Amino acid sequence: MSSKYVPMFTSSEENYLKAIYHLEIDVDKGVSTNAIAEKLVTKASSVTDMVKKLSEKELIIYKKYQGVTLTNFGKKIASSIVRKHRLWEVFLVEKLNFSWDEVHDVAEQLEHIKSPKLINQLDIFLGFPSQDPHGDPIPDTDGNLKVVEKRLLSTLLKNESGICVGVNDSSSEFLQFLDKKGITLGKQIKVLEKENFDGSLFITIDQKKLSISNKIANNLYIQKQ
Amino acid sequence: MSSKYVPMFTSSEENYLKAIYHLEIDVDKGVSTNAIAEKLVTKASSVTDMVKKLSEKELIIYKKYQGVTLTNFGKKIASSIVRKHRLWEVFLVEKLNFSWDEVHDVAEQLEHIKSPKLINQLDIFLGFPSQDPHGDPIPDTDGNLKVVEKRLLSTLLKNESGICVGVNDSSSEFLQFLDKKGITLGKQIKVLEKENFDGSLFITIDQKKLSISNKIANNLYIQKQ
DNA sequence: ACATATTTTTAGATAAGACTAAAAAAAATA
DNA sequence: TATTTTTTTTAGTCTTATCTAAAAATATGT
Repeated sequence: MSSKYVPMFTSSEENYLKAIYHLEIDVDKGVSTNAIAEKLVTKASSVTDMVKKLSEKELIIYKKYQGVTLTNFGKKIASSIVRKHRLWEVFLVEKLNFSWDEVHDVAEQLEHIKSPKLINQLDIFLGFPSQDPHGDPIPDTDGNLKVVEKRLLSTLLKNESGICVGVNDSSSEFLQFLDKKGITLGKQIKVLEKENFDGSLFITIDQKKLSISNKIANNLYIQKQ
Repeated sequence: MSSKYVPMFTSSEENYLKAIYHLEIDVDKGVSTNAIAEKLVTKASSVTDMVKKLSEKELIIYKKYQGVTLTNFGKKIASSIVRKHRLWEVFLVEKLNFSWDEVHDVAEQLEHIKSPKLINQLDIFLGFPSQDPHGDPIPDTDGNLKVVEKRLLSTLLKNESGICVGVNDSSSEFLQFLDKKGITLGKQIKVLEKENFDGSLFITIDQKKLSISNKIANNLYIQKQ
């Protein structure tokens, strides 16, 4: 029986790593203290404290006033949290009949459960899904993402069409709005008209015609055909 | 939409309540500080601190030097934790292929996830089980247990027989020992001989004859036929 | 009943993670 | 470049849940 050393982190540390992981995608420079504070709804001073701790554990690179970046080690831990979060979301929707706007808070708790076997078996049980209910990619055990060719609905031109494959905003308000309009992942969407004035669209979905504001179009991902 | 106030407790508070819940079954008097400390592998002084806190929240009755008892409110919270623990154990065994000796530590974490919908849906998904993988009863939403007529194997007399329905000791050592001997829940056991000297038994299980020490017989529950 | 042993509580300390207020550094602007 | 604004860090405080060591209460044994 091989007993291998697995470093353990607190839920708080894991939440910081995850926040930095998500913020790093957008910026090429270091992630700022304020950005982390905003994402985690906490104070900048708290972030400075934690960031020192994570730096000592070699999870991030931190230099005063310079922001932070994840080390490879930090990336590994962060992506494993994201992996767990998204696998649990799939479980909640596919097996426990949650709707896609209800899963986030519960997954936020479940992602911190420590058990490698649990997450492996869950992955098997769910049939190795590659995307969560919002169309976001599920990192594999090495932290790699299966990149899907997708673009915002707002970038489509008149008469172009594609399949709805993801959302940019996962708030329950937005998701419930989409439900109300009958917009779900996998549906075909065609742009009939594009209004230059306000960026609003006139689209077809399920043989129905629908008017869509620019804000909505900026938060829906489409796979072009 | 009805928004009802649900009191929230820390994992630590929940663990204390659960420990007291389990200890109360054995004794009719108040549960002692030391007993709680031993169960939770902590110090008596820590228990005194927490016990004061739980008492202020009206989860337990506590008088200095007198031990504690759960209030109805405390019982409700404690049994809901036990319910969650045991439902998760069923999930792990039935759906994720865990063996009965692997589930405890993971369920110990999962029991603290806060989401009424989660546990309701899990219950439905599992088909409303009434027992966990060790034969322990799963409290219903009101905290009631389905009492099963059962007795220790050690209380059976020569030539009596019954079905194995539970274990008194859920340690992985004991459970693995049972696996090795082919003793699992649902199996029929007949006492062929009973040794007065050391309380050991000679039994039949699966048409095989087996010698069983008193310690084992004291930790196996049988439903008499 | 009294001395001893055990249990329980108190008092004070520590660590994690958060906060506020103020100081210091960096960035933006005139 | 000098000044102002913004961001970040520091210093000190708070809460929760632990701990150790010592004091107090209860239980036990002769």
